[in-house]
Parts: sequence; C-alpha cells; structure tokens
Amino acid sequence: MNDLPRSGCPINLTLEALGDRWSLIVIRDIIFGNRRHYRELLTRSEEGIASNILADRLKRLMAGGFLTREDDPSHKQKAIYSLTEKTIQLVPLLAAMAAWGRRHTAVSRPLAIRAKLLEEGGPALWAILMDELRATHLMKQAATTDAFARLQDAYEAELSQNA
Amino acid sequence: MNDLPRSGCPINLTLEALGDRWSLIVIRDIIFGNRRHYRELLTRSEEGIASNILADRLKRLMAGGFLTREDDPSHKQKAIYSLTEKTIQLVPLLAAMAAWGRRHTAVSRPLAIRAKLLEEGGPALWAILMDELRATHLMKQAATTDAFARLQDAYEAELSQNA
DNA sequence: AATATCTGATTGCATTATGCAATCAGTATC
DNA sequence: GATACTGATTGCATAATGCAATCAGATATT
Repeated sequence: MNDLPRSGCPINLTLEALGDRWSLIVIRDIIFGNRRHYRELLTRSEEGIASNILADRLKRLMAGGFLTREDDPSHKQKAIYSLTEKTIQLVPLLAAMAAWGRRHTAVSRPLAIRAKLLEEGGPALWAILMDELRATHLMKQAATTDAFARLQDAYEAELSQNA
Repeated sequence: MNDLPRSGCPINLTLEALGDRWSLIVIRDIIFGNRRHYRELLTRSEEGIASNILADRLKRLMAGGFLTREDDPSHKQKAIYSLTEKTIQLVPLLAAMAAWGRRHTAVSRPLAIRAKLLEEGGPALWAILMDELRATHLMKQAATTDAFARLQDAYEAELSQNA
C-alpha cells in the first residue's frame, strides 16, 4: 500500500497520510463524536460511510499508528478503537479546517456553532480538549470531559433551537 | 462533478473541497513557491504532478473559486493563475498541516526549517504572509514580500548547509 | 523562411480507489 | 433454537488517478 513518499515536504506528507475522503472523517467522529466501536462509526456517521471503506480505513489508520485497537470485555467480537498521541495532535489541524469551512462553505447551523466555539476557544481550548482525549484514550481512566461537554452542549442547544 | 455534499459539517465540507492528493499541493506551490504559470507548476513541482492531473485541478480550483486566471501579456498562450481571498485564508490550515507533519512524519531538513519558521512565527507571521499574498494576487501591484522572503531565505540557507 | 522550442493543455489506456449491496461466521440475547 | 448484533469480507460497477504520447498555436533562433 505504502510506496515511497512523493516528497519530504511536511504538507505533502500530511496529505499523503490523511488526504483522502474518509480518514479524517473517522478521526473526527472518534474525537468529537466519542465513537469507539466499528458499529458506532458505521451507523452514526453523518456522511454514511460504507462498511468496506470503514474497515479499510480503520486498518490503514492502525497501520499508520493513528489508532490502536483493543478487545472489548463486554463482547468477544467487539473492539474498542483508541486515539494515539499523534492523532490527538491533529486537533489544531481539525480546528483550522473547521474554521475555514465555517467561513467558506455552506455549513449547517448546528455544526457551525461547534466550529465557532472551537475557533473562539483557540489554542487554550484545544489544549484542554487534547488533555481530555489523552485521559480517555491513552490512560484509560475516567476523565473529566469539560471541553468535550461544552462543545456537545452547544451543539445540542443549537439543535433544540431549530426544533 | 459536484453532487450534493455528504453533510453540512465544516470539516467534511473542507475535505470535500480540498481533500484529494493534489489540490493542496498546487495551492501550496502557488503560495510558498510563487508559481503562477502552468509550466512552472508542472515542472518545478517536488512531487511530479502529471500534466493531465494539473490541468484538471486548475480547472476544478477555478470552478470552486480558489483560483482565477488571466492572460499573460508576454505570451498569447500564457496564463497567470492568482489566488482568491478564500484560498489565501488557507494559510493557517497549511501552517497547521506543516506543523503536524514536521512532528509526525519523516520530513526532509530543508523543508522542515520552513515549516518550523512558519510555526514559530505563529498567527502574526501568517497574517503578514497573507497580506503579502493579497497584495500580489488580488491588488496586482508590486508587493513587499518580507515574510515570503524570510521563509525562502531560511530554506535556501538550509539547502546550502547541506551542500 | 524554416526550424526548434515553449505555451497550456488533451487523448488513450492501464491501474487503483471508491461505493453499493449482499453476505459471512462468530457471539449474545430471548 | 430463532433472532439480532459483532466486526468485518466479497463481488461487481463506477470513478479517480497516473503515465506516456501527442496536440496546435505562439515565440525564438538561425
């Protein structure tokens, strides 16, 4: 699958690692949607990812060191996917994408408000979110999830306004 | 070419607009490499883009409002490609990609130093660079290009050290 | 005036990625 | 024992990508 990189440019290498139509969607859902299982990623995806594509991307992301996989004790066939540190460090990149998208694409309102909060919170909020993700995904302990909850609350508040 | 978006998520929409293996490479070369012509983009590309892909991407980027095209007075078949404001606003996103790539991929040294400068300069340097790009691409006047020159000088200094 | 070179592309063809629908074999639930 | 849920895989069609060759008009060279 992986040949030699086209160049040693950091932008190019980032693009080669994540520049397809689905990898960042999966990562986004794990980070902001707190999805940890295959079935959650498959059925609760806004974009409707196909099962074979999801399986392929999970495989690739694990091979690339973006995700790790453990057995879920509750079900012998169930797996839990966790973020690695390098994936957690994509938060600023996702924030930049969200900020640009909010300005220059036709985003839907409930999703825009989350992007707005993420942008206005700036590096300080990103750092908090990243620490929470580290606690959840790397240390495997109950974490305080203030930043996540804040983003989630804002999103749900926006949803209920439109209802 | 463009169907309905898969979702209204800003990250997804950004990905749908630019999430392929070449669009951002072309934009990067125009922004940081100051390429303005088809032939420059084709032959001076680190990654070796194919001519048909380049032609397709230029077409798509123009259709998407990322680039504009004018005739070059020096040659009746020559075209000059310019950035639009929304493309200039990708600078922070490219900076985030470069910063992540520098930490987590095997970047080459001369290209890494440019990414380092871009990261350390932070939003202040990005703003300067963006203003220079506006002057060059939007106002069509001779612009002071300090930030660009700084990045270029650092890159060349690094190159000559390795020689 | 002929030739060569440079301009921004396009064409043909092979390979690869993506997408949809159906299916799979274990596991758990009822 | 039937049903549903688990993380996938398979078959097949369509779309994107990549390489090499080629194009015609414009300019430069001799």
